[in-house]
Amino acid sequence: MSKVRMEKLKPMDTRLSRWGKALAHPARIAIPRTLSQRDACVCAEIVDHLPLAQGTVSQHLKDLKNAGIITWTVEEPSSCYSLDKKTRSQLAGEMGRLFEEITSGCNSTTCSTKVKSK
Amino acid sequence: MSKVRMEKLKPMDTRLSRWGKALAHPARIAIPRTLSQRDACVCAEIVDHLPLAQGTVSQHLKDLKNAGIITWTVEEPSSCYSLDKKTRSQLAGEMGRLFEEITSGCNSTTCSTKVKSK
DNA sequence: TCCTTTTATCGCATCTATACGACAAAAGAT
DNA sequence: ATCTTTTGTCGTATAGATGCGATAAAAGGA
Repeated sequence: MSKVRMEKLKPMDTRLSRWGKALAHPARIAIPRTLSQRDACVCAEIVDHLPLAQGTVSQHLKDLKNAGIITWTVEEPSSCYSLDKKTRSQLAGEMGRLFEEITSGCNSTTCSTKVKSK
Repeated sequence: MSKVRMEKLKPMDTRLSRWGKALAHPARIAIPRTLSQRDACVCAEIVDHLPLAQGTVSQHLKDLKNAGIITWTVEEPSSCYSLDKKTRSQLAGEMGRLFEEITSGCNSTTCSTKVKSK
């Protein structure tokens, strides 16, 4: 999408869509889940749990880093990944609010507005 | 992603990633929000509120339909869109569980597992 | 210094997503 | 029967996402 068009959309919607995009791939769902369920913080272990090449997993990890979902510490030669606490709650909060909005509104089952003429 | 690879991932992760993908575009955040906040159920009004061509909006509406997020009734020549109640709660429920999982696990700040040798 | 280990990045190929304008479809109005 | 209105779909073009193997980088060990 072009920058011009993006600017005409609400910043909040763009921000939320970034959360969506970050979670728009099975591997990027599986990685945070793995980090929460197991102690597999080392990159190599994450790779072992996914049917993807190391380079590909590293790319997904980068996406999750950019989205602020995970943090990492470098302990050469390995990297330790973990879930970002601060952003976790922010994610849950913002998405929760979105769901509240969506859940609370528009209870009509038929069309309430019509365009009869111009 | 190829079918072979998809099959090696958990079905739950694939299902959740579809929710993410459906919400991975600002327009597909804005449309459900509009449907919840206003009574703009007629397609033409949705188009008026977005900086996108009618055909493009129709495509996004199709995506949201396929994801099960919105429902619609046809009242020729117009279409009335609304949020899908059943799927709304499902979405909130599944995503909520994911966030719970993510939020509850992995409190360590340093690496807990290391691969020293093979 | 030269290997080993581990991870990030690059180059490339392919597939998907997104956008637009133009057109098709459907039903009421004239 | 024809026109109008509204929406869905198509063809096409471009940008982004995704994948892999190969390579670079960084630090410790031999």
